[in-house]
Amino acid sequence: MCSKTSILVTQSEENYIKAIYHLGKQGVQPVSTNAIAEQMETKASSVTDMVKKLAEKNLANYIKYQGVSLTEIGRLTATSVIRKHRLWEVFLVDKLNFSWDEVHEVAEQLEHIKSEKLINKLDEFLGFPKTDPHGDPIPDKEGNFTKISKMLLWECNIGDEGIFVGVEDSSASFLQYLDKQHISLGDKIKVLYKEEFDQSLEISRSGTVISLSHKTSSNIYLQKKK
Amino acid sequence: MCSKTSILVTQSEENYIKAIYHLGKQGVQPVSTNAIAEQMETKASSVTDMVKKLAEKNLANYIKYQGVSLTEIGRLTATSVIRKHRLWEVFLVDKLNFSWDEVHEVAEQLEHIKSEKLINKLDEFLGFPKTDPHGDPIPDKEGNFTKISKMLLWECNIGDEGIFVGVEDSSASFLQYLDKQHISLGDKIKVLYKEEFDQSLEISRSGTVISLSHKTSSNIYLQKKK
DNA sequence: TTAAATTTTTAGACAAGACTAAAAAAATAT
DNA sequence: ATATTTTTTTAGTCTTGTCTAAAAATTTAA
Repeated sequence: MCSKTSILVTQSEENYIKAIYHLGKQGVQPVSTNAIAEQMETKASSVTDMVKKLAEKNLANYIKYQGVSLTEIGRLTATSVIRKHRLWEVFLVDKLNFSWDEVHEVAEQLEHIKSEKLINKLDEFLGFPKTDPHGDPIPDKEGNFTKISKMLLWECNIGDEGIFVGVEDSSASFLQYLDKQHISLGDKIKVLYKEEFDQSLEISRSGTVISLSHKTSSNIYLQKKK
Repeated sequence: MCSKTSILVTQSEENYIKAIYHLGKQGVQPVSTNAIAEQMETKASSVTDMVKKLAEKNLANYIKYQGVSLTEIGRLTATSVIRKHRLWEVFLVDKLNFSWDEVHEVAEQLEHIKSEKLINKLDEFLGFPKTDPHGDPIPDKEGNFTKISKMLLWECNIGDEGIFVGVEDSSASFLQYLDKQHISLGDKIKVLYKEEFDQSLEISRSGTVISLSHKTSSNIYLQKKK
């Protein structure tokens, strides 16, 4: 049970909390100052400063020289921001016809808008989506994700069939490459052949057969048919 | 003709620019430091500081002791923020079913989101609305308003008929009062009688006759039928 | 198990934006 | 025309979030 009086968390604090969350397995594992600095493209000394403030505010656990993890409140803050980010992404793609490679930047701004009511009404307006446009799960108000079982296309066996449900790398360039190859979320994909030489993968996707590099196939998630 | 390379304008700067715009007839008339301070609930010294920065960035004209007005770029910045604010308000009311008295706060945050594409797509998604939920006009990308001819209900003559198209005071309490009286934007209103004693107004609205105080009738805009 | 390299923290500085208190300018009143 | 009041600006301080450079702690290597 946690107090409903949510503390004022600044945008900058939210961004640090997000980084800690993503780097340390939902913020449970302690992460290093340097790792955060790299991820956020800032200096280690800035991280130390901020991390102290987060600890002061009871959002993070911090022991000098031993890294940072999130408290329960910190974790809830993180999932709340992630929830907002992903719901806005759905809005941008589904309602405003953005393409999936151009939503991230805008969602980075929208995720900091403070209004419980807004995000819950948005959720409803979007039909309570379970995943964002890249297949990443959207947590509910309590921070719970509905975990779907997916596996990397690269790790599937020959003959395996499944639905393309997510990407590991959601950089604009990779997403644009997938667009160019006419590979979209929801496509049915079958693994035909693994080339030992260069670890490329031959797959079929809606009838046509194409070859994917190792790099590509290890950035695509499939939900295997059972 | 103005350069397309929009300078980085901070949220705080945008808020000052908005205030100057609203206080000084579209920012053309110079406004005093104190007026801005009062409107923004801040101190005059803070205003002086900021106003210097705006002048430095070519967003405002500022002469010591003589007030501030906006430059062409400043005015365009203002209308851009107003455009965003009002479009987001339409979104909140039309799409997310917010009521018209609870959108302002959230729109105050959303108006600072930086993305030309976002706001133009939102405009399209909303069907290019011409007014916000309070009847205030939404400027186009170039900062042009389509002016509608409206007049205060209080200033109408007995027998006049018109459509309720806007409010002067858009405080939550006034809007909630209108809701309670079942007076909504778009209603057809007819002036029946002006009480000299207390300057109250008797009107008919969709058949029923009600009495409005002077304060109320001087906060309601009508578009008269011709 | 010391020495070297790396990581992390501290100390001090800076910019943005706000504040208080005091000085300067302008407006108002006698 | 001068005194008083009001407005505006300046000067100095504070907080947030960042940085650089140096010190301290930890890890890695010899």
